[in-house]
Amino acid sequence: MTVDKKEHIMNVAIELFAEKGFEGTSVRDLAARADVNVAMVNYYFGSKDRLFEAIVEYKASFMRGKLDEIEADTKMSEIQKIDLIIENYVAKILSNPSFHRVLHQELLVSERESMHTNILKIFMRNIKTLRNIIEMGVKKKVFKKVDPELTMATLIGTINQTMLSKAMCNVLMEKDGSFDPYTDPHFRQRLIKHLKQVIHAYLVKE
Amino acid sequence: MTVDKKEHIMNVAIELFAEKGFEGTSVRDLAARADVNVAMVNYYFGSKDRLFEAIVEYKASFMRGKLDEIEADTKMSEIQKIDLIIENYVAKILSNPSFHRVLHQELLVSERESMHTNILKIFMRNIKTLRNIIEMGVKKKVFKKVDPELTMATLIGTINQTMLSKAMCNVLMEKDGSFDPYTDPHFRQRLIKHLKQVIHAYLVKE
Amino acid sequence: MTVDKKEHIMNVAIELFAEKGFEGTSVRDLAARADVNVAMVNYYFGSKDRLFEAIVEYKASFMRGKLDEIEADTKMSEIQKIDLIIENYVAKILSNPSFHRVLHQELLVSERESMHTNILKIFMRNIKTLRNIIEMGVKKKVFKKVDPELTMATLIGTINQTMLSKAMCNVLMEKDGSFDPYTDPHFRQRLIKHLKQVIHAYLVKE
Amino acid sequence: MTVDKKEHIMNVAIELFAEKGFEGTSVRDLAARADVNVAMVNYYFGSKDRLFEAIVEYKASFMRGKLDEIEADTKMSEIQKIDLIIENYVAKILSNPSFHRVLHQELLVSERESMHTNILKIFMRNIKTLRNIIEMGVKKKVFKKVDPELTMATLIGTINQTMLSKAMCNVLMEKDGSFDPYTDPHFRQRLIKHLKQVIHAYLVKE
DNA sequence: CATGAATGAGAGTTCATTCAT
DNA sequence: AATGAATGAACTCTCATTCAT
Repeated sequence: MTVDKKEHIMNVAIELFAEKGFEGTSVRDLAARADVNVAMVNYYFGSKDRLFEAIVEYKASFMRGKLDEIEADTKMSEIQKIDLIIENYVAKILSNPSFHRVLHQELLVSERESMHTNILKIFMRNIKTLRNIIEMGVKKKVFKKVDPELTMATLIGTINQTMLSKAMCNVLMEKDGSFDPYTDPHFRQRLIKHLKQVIHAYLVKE
Repeated sequence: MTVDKKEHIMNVAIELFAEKGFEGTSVRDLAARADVNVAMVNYYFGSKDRLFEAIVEYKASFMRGKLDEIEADTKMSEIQKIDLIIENYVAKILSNPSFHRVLHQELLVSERESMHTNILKIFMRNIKTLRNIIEMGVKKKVFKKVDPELTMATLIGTINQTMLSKAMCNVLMEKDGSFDPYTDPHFRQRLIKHLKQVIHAYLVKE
Repeated sequence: MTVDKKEHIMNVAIELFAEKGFEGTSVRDLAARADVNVAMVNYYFGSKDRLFEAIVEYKASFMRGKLDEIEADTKMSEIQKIDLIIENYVAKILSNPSFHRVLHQELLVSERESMHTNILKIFMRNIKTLRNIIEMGVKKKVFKKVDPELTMATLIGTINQTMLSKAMCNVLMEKDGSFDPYTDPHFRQRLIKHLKQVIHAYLVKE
Repeated sequence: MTVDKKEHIMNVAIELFAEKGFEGTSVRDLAARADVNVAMVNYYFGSKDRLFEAIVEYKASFMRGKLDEIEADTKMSEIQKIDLIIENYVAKILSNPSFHRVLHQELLVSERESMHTNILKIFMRNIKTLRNIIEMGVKKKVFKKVDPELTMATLIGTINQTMLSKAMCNVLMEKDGSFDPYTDPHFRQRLIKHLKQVIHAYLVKE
């Protein structure tokens, strides 16, 4: 019951932080929306700051397992791996855009160093894996001699650009406010297709 | 003198907002850092919110003029235009990454509708121009039949991904904290080169 | 204990508002005098404005019950009823002149519409009752054909004139500042006697 | 020109103080409404407080001359004098209800002692004259042995009660908000008639 | 284990006033 | 003589947090 309540608070917090930002969300708002007592946040997490850290750690597993699995797979070609990562990455982010937005929000703010560091650790791990695959492809001469770091920036950046603001996305897609790109399956397929085409064109020899 | 002071406050505000976020920055912090009286912010701008809007409008010209000029030029090919836009866009963002970060921060937060709307207007204008060029290239059959909106997402997203967090960028670049990517000319050239390659590979026929 | 604290704040507020006016009283003054935390006012009442409204409602019962009782009494003559109302009215106002002054202060200020309206409601109810009695007396031909509204203005106005300013009252009574008319029983009797005489002379036939 | 400007500011101040109270009126509001510079108030009057005092002194003459004249007149009977005072008093107050309300507002607030004192001086003078006439009438046995101070309270209080709040007056008169009692000649006649009847009934023998 | 009451700090904003010109 | 810019103090209100129960 207690664990459920903690999780419940964290999930509501993710929603609210994504909506209004960390600073813009008050503990009272959070307690009200989660239907718990105001004191519960400090009771469970010690402070609002540490609630945020708890959220980051709680979700830290992120793509960890899947990425390791893909990297280790010996039967797939490098380009197959990249494609699979694109699919998984898009799926993962679209499955919880709120959390993704919260993470990025924090990356934009240089204060709260400890959180910053924690979030970076997650990204570093993922980046390293992707980098390994690209370099392997380059070594095997199936990939062009590309800029591996900026290739990742392109991959992640493209997704982020569409994911970070629903409003921005709707402007891009020429849809009105009622369209929710995060749950629309056509949009998801379109995004995956575009990413594969871009990466293939840039990465694959001939 | 007066104009200078207003501008001074706006510049300090851009710095602080980029560092600590809009909500995270107090008017008192701002006044202290800008070395002006607390009341000056409200005296000049009416409110903290309207200070933000003033900043957005102050910087709104952004790439406006340049983009219009490029679009209207009849001597350049479409791919030359795209290349020029990449160069200008990278130069512009790198020249004031703080402001760029502030804009993105606000886009992540769905509250404060009026700001949101103002910021989106700026982006929409730029996006429209880029879209026109891509569609013209497709029509002339020098470009492949691509996804124009997501192409823009790739272009802008790649830059953002490197620009939004100095720390993140250093992780990508495998540099330590002392390296400032925003002022390093090699990094700039590298980013421009990468973007051109990606866009060319994806966009140009043959 | 909680109820006591709320009541305590309201009572201190009545004192201070009467002394310095609503606008002239700061929440900090109030908190200091009541020996509570500054935040308590907003915690209990939501805002300074709503504190005032709470006070008005808290005291709204005013003469409500008594007036209804007197009006409904079938054994008393109209003039007896008027006399009783005079006695009660004088007693009530003298028992809490501070509050009475606060109400009048707010009536003088046209801003803060909602308060205005709430206060007027209280007066209207009381006025209606008094009016009914006078009109009944006129109908029964024991009262002259008088101006019922202005009769009320005379009754209430006379009391107010003596009640609203201790200093003014002392000037009227040719007493020095140390004399407190509100607690002096002789003054009370004198006021009641005068009012009865005026009203009788004006109202009663023959 | 300067004197005009000072007077202009005072007149606008009277309006605003009457509308929103002394504390509720900001120097900026006042400057804006009077269409002068913010600094003018302090420039001309030294401070907001001293502006108030200047207003009181500026208007201090009040009924002075007329009252003295009436008192000194040897051809009129005491009751004729009283009637004339009623007429003049009602006329005077109705001619500038804003100022009258401002004075009363200040009497309700015990702070700002010096203003208090100044205002009281004005009233004292008027009260003294009225008192003399009543006592003369009592001495001549044309008046009953009344309570002279409270008689004045009745006279002034009745007028105040109708004058102080337009809203209250409308409730009394059963009119809606659009009715302005201060400029309606019928209301004025009605008030004078009522006051004479009350005072006659109470004061005059037989 | 959980809570409603209570708190001090700090938020944005407005104020009357002053000062350089 | 007159003003627009600028100020420091104080305003109401909200915040994350604590504490007695």
